[in-house]
Amino acid sequence: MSRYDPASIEPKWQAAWDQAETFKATREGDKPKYYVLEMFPYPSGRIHIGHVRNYTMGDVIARYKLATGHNVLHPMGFDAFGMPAENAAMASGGHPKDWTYSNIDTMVSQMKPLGFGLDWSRMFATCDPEYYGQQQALFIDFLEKGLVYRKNAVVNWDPVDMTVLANEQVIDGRGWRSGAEVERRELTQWFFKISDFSQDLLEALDGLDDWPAKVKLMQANWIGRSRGLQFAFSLVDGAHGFDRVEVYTTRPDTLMGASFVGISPDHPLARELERERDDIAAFCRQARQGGTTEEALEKAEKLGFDTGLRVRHPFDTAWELPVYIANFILMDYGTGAIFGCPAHDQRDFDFATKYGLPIIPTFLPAEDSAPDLDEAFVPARTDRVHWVRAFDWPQDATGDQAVEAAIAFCEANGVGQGVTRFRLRDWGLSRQRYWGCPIPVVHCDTCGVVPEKKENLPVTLPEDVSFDTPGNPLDRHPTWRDCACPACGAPARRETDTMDTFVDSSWYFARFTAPSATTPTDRTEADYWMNVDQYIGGIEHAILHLLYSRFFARAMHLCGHLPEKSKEPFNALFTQGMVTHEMYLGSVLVEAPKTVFDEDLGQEIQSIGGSRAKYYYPEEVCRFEVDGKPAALLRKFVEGRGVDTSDTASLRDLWRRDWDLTEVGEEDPKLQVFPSAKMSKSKNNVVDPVNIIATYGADTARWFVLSDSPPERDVEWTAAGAEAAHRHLARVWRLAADIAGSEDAANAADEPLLRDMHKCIDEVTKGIESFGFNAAIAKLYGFTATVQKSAAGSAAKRAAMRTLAQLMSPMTPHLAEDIWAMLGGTGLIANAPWPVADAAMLVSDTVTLPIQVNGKRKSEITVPRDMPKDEVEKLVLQDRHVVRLLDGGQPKKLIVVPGRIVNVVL
RNA sequence: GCCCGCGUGGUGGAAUGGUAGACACAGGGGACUUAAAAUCCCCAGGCCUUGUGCCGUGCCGGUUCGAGUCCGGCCGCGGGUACCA
Repeated sequence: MSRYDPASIEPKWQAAWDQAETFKATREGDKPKYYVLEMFPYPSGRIHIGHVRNYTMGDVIARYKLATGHNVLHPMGFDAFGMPAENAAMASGGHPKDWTYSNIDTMVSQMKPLGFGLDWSRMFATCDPEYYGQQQALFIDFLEKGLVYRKNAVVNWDPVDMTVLANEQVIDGRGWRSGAEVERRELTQWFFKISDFSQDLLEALDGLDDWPAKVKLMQANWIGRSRGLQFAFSLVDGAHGFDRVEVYTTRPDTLMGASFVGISPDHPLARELERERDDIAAFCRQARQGGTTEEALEKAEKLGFDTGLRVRHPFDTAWELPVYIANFILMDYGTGAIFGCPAHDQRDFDFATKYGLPIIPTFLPAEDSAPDLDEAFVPARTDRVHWVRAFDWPQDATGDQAVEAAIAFCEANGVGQGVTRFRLRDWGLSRQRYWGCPIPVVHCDTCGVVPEKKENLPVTLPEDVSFDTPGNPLDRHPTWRDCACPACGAPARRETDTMDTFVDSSWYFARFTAPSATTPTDRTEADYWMNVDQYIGGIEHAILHLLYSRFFARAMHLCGHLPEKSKEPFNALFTQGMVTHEMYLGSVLVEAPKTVFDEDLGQEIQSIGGSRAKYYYPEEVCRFEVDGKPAALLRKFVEGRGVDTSDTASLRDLWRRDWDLTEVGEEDPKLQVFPSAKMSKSKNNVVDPVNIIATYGADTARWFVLSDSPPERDVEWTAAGAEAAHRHLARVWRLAADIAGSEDAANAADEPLLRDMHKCIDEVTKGIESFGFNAAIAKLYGFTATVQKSAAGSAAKRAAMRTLAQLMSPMTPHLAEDIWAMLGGTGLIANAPWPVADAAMLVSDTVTLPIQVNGKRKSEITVPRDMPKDEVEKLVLQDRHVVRLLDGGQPKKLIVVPGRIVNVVL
């Protein structure tokens, strides 16, 4: 008999699907549609096992939906603009375009053998001019709708390379290449007016029932609606052209605890003082050092500079507060100015302590408590506290009540007004980089900023560029910048900024519905296929990508490119975990140990020499266990000593010995094993699916990445686990082959097998529908064992096996097709209707109830399924364990949950 | 710093508030075999006094007849933090 041979069956069935165009998305018939999408990959060079897991999840859904009678759209593309292509060009001299397209070719050729049910005819890359040209058309539409504008914003500026740095290129406040201290510098940049939609983007989260609650919460916090008071402090000596400082606060109830006013170094008043005074200019310069990230700003030491200016407290004109310039106040938030209440804000407390400012509590934990002088008292705003400096609210009000009362009081007394603000800032889309979508506008001396005419799109990137000098090659390109003004025809200059790559990924899902349309979308196609019914991707995109996409969908709707229903483009969202792998760390001797004379000790000592860390590939390692803990030895070391790499006793023996390194270049044979490490090229623990497919086949890889962990969590790739998955698939194939050739008569074992089959259908179907892939696979393991052990007749076994193949087909489609064909299934299993569990086969006549005593399981009882409660109670009280524990007494309470459990309370 | 998650045997994990540890890996034992591979079967959270005994889901407390699951507070790890994608 032949054996399970994925190398021959997998290409065979892939060819069959291709020929039948099984996965080509069509709008035929009156079938319901289903659009499943996984976040498209960046073409980094090779696919990794994490991609395999991600796309397998989508494929399980896509194939299941196809089997349940849907027209399925399951496309794939590439998020192809971005910095790595430019970095590669800088490092090895090629062109970003060549690097990118060559990577895409490689990755497609690596993905096809995995047998994903994708409609490859719809594939595109965001760097295709056909795609980014339509993106430019969208930009122009948004511009006309007032959704795009220009303003100044800060960037990371490398003063040595004279270039803008991405946040990840700023390491410890310095440029990654130059090592120079990074400065924050203002540039005029393009912005999308996402803030117009703050309220809508926040409120619409409520309707996203099939999104993870954590993602909605993260987005809600990011949008950050707050209710507060905006008011002005008047300057004691109105000077420098300013007579007031406008502030926004979410805690107006603590106004009587104010002890200073802080302004951003970029506040207009600070700017003015900077021009007048050298000391302030020096402080502002220092405050602008470092990167632009919120993390860098928050973690930086809080510094302030007393301007000498004073403002009056709005309720007491004799009460004067100092005005500080502070490095932690951002011009982008609120008004760029705050008042500090050190008693109730830890940051203000630290600031006040540092600069000797008063700490005035406005409320205390309780009536008799003393103010805490060690830290700020910051209770939840829903907690009742005891007010000592209230304006006009009860002494025991909560923070929330006090804030509302304070706003009302201030408004009534002419001190500012209540306002609702959002934390969400407009989306800065300008990038001073080459490998991105050119912003399609022209700068004309007479007409100003003019959008390019749509008939001139796409504005394509010039190909003759070089990356030997830092900065944007578009900016120094000799001819590309020069063009005619679309309005007046006079000589003008192209915009040299390109778009943030988040723009590219904010509408690709819509483009997949009509990837060749000569407008951004084709409304017939978009109206049919949108929305994405199931979107799958990493939790790292919970905020930015998903929020930007939600904004784009709204903006595209306003411009007529998407229907009303697509304002929320993703009906359901699933966030999957990573694939991890053990990491093996050893060391190489770089300096030989030697005997040296130690002056302090007055004797000769042995120096250990110097060594550097080295990470090893799994193939370079012999992995075993010592006392239940993972251990590893260098494979070449083991083999060099003639030890069998599968002989664990000898490996442990080698492991227990000490191996001194003596010669430079020698490697320590003993390696440290770190489990569950994030895969990283530099740590040499990346698992390449190409090797896995060559060894075990695609179905094994697909099965294993789904089997071992719930999909939202990380899964550890282990060679042993993959091996075991492969053994199981081979077992299933053999079992099918056995059953195909058997001729046993029907018998009494048929019914229990068929009952188990229906139970399996029910459980696996529920598992797939709820993303419980690992649990579904556990059931499939169990059912395989059941079929194997069953004494049922051949007809029942064939039915069970065909069903097993169908239930496995979303995960292991090639194996399933092979078994289907072996057992006489009609057509392709991919097109066969999904099996339906017979409800009558799922119920049994009796039920076993666990008996708890005081909540702990002590016994059990098997009773007819529909036995009345009081009869169950009688039986429970006769149970010998219950009798023993009752010890002649009466239970306080007897809880019977029909069909589930009994609890006796003593 | 701030926001959001996660934490269960040696390991990955299972468990609508209802028998904690399904299924699998690693480990141990056995069958088959001249032998090996392959295959198949069995054992397996910890502890002890071996009783269907006690303890046990990161730590501390709470709600409940009953908590891995809900609530509060800690600890550890991970994601995001607006120019990585």
